[in-house]
Order: sequence, then structure tokens, then C-alpha cells
Amino acid sequence: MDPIMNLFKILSDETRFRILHLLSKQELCVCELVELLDLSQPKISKHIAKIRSINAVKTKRNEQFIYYSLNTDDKQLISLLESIYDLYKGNETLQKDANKLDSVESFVCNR
Amino acid sequence: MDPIMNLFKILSDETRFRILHLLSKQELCVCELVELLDLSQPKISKHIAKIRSINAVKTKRNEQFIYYSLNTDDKQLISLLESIYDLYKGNETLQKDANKLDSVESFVCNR
DNA sequence: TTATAATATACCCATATCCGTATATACGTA
DNA sequence: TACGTATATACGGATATGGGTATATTATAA
Repeated sequence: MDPIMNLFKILSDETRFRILHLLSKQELCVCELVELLDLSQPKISKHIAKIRSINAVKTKRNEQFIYYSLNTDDKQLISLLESIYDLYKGNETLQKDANKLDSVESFVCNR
Repeated sequence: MDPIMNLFKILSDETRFRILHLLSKQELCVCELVELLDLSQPKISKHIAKIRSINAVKTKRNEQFIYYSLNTDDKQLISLLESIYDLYKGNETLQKDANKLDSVESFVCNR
């Protein structure tokens, strides 16, 4: 039962919910998430650490950047997130996040 | 954003997750849940109170029993729970709970 | 009216969670 | 090597959460 509960604990925080939503669109590094969500770097890093702890993301280092993406090997995770984000696609916060992601031309951090 | 987060907070506790799963099968009162889940009455009552607080259940009094059922008016809730319980239908705990519910002929409390 | 059963809730404590601040680590570059 | 940027993490404090025990509330029945 633990793995399911851990997943819902991860999803029950708004910051993590929004991070996973953005990662479901494309891979992102911490500094990009900081810019997109307008939150402090330690806050993002700590939430990413929790998300990592349940193996929900993959990691790819590119020079000083570490890019995170959803762990597509976990089919249950992917299915669940798809269902959830589909069900809540009308949500204002999620829409704004997605729009910001689409409209950003280049992130301040990786120039 | 709050309502979604509240829902995931509700789902992130194993007891509540199992209660909602059973209620997705049929309406049940507290004493039946106590028997099915083998947990203390105050524990069940307190978790039911939290589930009530987000309007996820309906209440129906029948003599000294109070029967709880999923709030089917909340279509998003129902859809989400359907997706979740379908995705985790192979889960041992959930299966055992469902089997116990099916096999119980009459609950000790309402004889 | 008194007793019993079902349910809710108050109180208390241990633990978990979230966040800000400060610091450590790792990589790239001058 | 020294500095800047990206990221992780340690520390501390405020608040939230979960659960046990005891008690209150409500309804039924004797």
C-alpha cells in the first residue's frame, strides 16, 4: 500500500502538483521551475528531492544544469497523472503554468 | 487550487483511501467500516469527518446508524476515484477489502 | 427513566511537513 | 586558482497530522 500512499502524499502539495504538471509537458531544470513558478530555489529543490524519492522523475545532467523529466518507465504513474491532469485541465493555475511554459522564449538562468 | 489539494490530502492517508474505496462499492456505516477494516471506532469516525469536510460523501441516518455513500453529485471526484481504483485494482489490500465486503453476510453491529 | 449501542468529538502527545535562511557541492569559465 | 551559477541539503521553528483514551451526543429499547 505504501507506494500508492507515497504518490498521493507527493501530489497533495500544490508546488509538487504544479511541478509534475509542468514536467508532464517537457523536461525542466530547477532554475527554469523557479522562474516558471516564481518560487525560491531551495523550495523547488526540496520538493524535487521528494519527487525523486518516489522515483517519479529521471535526471539528466547537462553542464551545470540538471534536467528532470517524468519517469516514463512507471506506467501506473504516467496513467494516473494523465487522468488527473486531464480531469483538471480547466484549472486556472494549471492553465496559467502551461501558458507561461509555452510563452517563455528563453529562461533567464540558461542564457 | 485548494479543492484539488484537499482531495489529494484526503487520499494520502491509507485508512481514508480504503474507506473511500469501500464506499465506492456500497454505502456503509461507521461500525461496518470498523469491522471491515479492523480499526478503532474513533479512528474511523475521525477519518470520516475529514472525508465529510471536503464534501466527498453523503449521509443518511437509519435509526441509530449513519450510512455514508460517495457524493455522486461531484462528477470530478467520482471520475478521479474511478480512474484511481481502476489503476490500482490489482492492489492486494484493496482486493482483500473488496473480498471481505463481498463475503460478509451480516455485520456484528447491526444484528 | 435507565441502559445500551452507534457515532462524534475533545484532549494530549508523538511525529511529520513545510518553509526560510544559511551553507555545501559541483560545474564552467576567466 | 578564484569566481559565478546551479543545485542540494542542513538547521530551526511553526504548524499540521494521526492516533489513543476518555467523554459527549443521539437514538433505541427495556
